[in-house]
Amino acid sequence: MMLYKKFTASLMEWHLTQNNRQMPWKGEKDPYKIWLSEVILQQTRVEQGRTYYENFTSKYPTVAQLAAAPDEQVFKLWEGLGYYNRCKNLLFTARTIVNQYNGVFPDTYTDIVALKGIGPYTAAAIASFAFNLPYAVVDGNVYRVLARFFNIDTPTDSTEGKALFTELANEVLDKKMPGAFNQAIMDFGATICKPMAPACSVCPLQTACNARKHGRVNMLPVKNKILQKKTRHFTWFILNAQNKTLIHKRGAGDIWENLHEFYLVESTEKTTWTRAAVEQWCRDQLGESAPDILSISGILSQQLTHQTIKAQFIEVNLPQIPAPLKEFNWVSRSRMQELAFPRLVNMWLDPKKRDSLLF
DNA sequence: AAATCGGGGGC
DNA sequence: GCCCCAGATTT
Repeated sequence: MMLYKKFTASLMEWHLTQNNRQMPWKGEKDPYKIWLSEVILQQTRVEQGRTYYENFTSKYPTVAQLAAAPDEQVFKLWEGLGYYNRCKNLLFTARTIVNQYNGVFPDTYTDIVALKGIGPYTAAAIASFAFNLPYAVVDGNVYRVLARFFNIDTPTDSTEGKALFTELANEVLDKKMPGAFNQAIMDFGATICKPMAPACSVCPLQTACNARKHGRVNMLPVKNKILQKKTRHFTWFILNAQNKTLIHKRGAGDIWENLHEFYLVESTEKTTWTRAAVEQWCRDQLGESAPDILSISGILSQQLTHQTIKAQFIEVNLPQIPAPLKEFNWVSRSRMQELAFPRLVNMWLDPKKRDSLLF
């Protein structure tokens, strides 16, 4: 169909003559580094991911070096980026490539997409950028650009929408230059056909754009998911004894898997911690009658995508490690520096930020 | 098909 | 506050 060719030709023309977006991984041909950049950028803004990419490629220049790194060290480098399963899968796949592929990144779409943490988007990106294979990327930019140019109101987060947009993206893909095309459509979505306030007046596709023709640019793309939000109340007890602090590694099935935290008491209701209440908690839970309560913080709030965390930190010095907590991990402050924590915990750990939170 | 997984930036 | 971001995985 003529409209497809027009779209592709105009987009590639824009890419070759006007696209001046710069990113550290642009033009990279090493599949390992492309993979790193793509995983870092999943659901993450380019500006947020940039320094993480630089840190990872400089600390682990090869997949073998990443595969050989201790888990904890890699999580520390990922700290603050969010969606920590990405980090877990990154390590798993690095080791898969070393152990099953002899350290050589697989070079077919089928093999690439089979790796953990690599879905259709990331596989298409690696296949096209590293190996020039004809697979179209379908990310948030692509949904938006295609939905607008072709005036499609099928929800992008439906099964039907995913199939439809994937098929369309592969229709308009420049099969001779799939890598360049994929780069072009994402850069175009990020700089011209933006989510808010798209630059239609300078858009090279404006006259052919069907959403613009129908005045529907800011109604597209359509999403139909409604996300449920909930509020959780966390009280973290920083328990110190014998120059060590109790640290707990968070497990699966909840936020911040594999990150560390202090002794957590969670409740669905807001609880007011007075000094008397803390003393009683120490007696009841720890069998400790003489706790030295150093501080009770104010309430910190963090907005996640589908939950609000209200957090309070209570720091207590104990004369000895309480018997009920013998099996927990007690670490020195210097050892704590090597562990990855949620942002909320790091906020409290930073003395400069902490001061403003105290009563 | 729906629910979950973080954190930051723009409005 | 709400929406979106170079999505993937699990149930």
